[in-house]
Amino acid sequence: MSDYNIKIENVVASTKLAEEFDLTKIEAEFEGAEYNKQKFPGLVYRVSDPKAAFLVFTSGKVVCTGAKNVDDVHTVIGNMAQKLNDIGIKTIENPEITVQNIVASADLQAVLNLNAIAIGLGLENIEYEPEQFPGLVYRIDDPKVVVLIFSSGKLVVTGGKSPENCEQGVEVVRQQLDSMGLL
Amino acid sequence: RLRKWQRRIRVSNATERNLAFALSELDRMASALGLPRTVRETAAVVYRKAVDKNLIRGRSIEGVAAAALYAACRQCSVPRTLDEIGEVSRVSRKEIGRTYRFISRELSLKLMPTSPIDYVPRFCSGLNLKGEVQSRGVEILRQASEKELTSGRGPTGVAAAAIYIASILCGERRTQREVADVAGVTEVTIRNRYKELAEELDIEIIL
DNA sequence: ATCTTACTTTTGAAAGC
DNA sequence: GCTTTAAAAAGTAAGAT
Repeated sequence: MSDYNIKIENVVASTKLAEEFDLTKIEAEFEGAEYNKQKFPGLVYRVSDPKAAFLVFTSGKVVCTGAKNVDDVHTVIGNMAQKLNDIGIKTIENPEITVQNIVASADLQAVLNLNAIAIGLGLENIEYEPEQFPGLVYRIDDPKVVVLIFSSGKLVVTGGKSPENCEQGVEVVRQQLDSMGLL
Repeated sequence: RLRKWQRRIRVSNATERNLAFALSELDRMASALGLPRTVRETAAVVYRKAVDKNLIRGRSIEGVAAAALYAACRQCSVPRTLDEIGEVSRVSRKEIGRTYRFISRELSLKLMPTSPIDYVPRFCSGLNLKGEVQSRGVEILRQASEKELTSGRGPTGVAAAAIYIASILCGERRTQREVADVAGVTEVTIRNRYKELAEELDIEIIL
């Protein structure tokens, strides 16, 4: 009843696993690792345990993206630390992991009139350029998230730091559309 | 004091020179796109407002001019796509779009998304179609809008499909290729849109 | 004509140009 | 601002079959 099929699609997190990394060595030891300093300063490494992708930097900082939930983020980062240890690289014991962004999808189960919604929410509060992209962009301050609204009633919520933020974002949109009789 | 005065003159000269350049750019682009004087004047007004609000800082004069022209076309209901503006500008479509969003927000232009209906006159004349076909096309678009067949779809694609159908219904058939070319969309898009319109609006296409 | 692949938009961190 | 990662939404596009 309170759902709307909210589904987390991607979680981005950052952490620091060491004071510094020798990316050339990691590239040589980890099969599949890509490192082109002139192209991008970070080393790219993909894992399929729980599926995720890492960006590893010489500073020891790491970005983890592609995970389907917050728990997986901790799992894959833990696995990553273990793999580094196996290669003889020491890592920080209990790294502080920060979730930076969560992308979620949802479905309001209703066909929407985006022009009406644009006027209802206020042209100064939204961006809707069907010539460029089919979704209406709505930025919310309360949970600080951005919601992409489609005529099919499907939504994409991004920018949230927690699953709660995403749910709140969906609720705010549902409530506002409902109050304007556009749902 | 004399220094200060000279500085003012220099700034004034630079400002005037930049404004003159911007206005000549607007004229050049507008001519290339065959836009009427009223649109050029509207664009000039938008550009001057942007200058007055110091919105040019960190942006190129050409970019702001192109964005002002894009905005003016929409305000005057004779829209040009970002690609079309981009074709006559040195600035990329992406940069023009980015600048447009910025000045649109800062100047509170509050423009509604482009309506497919505003493209009908231009596309029809480009296809040498009479006013009867235009009216038919506009009517189809009105019904399409009521049945929620335009939300999220590209305005040029929907307009092209409506004109394609109208041309057939009026016995002045234009091929999908011809319509696609003047509208700047692919035949596949026209096909997808017209199938949806014909089905949802119960229009029989025989041929 | 239809399929596949790919790009449009949004978000966030990382180090450097 | 750009570069790189991942992911969804729906429309449009391009090249292949």
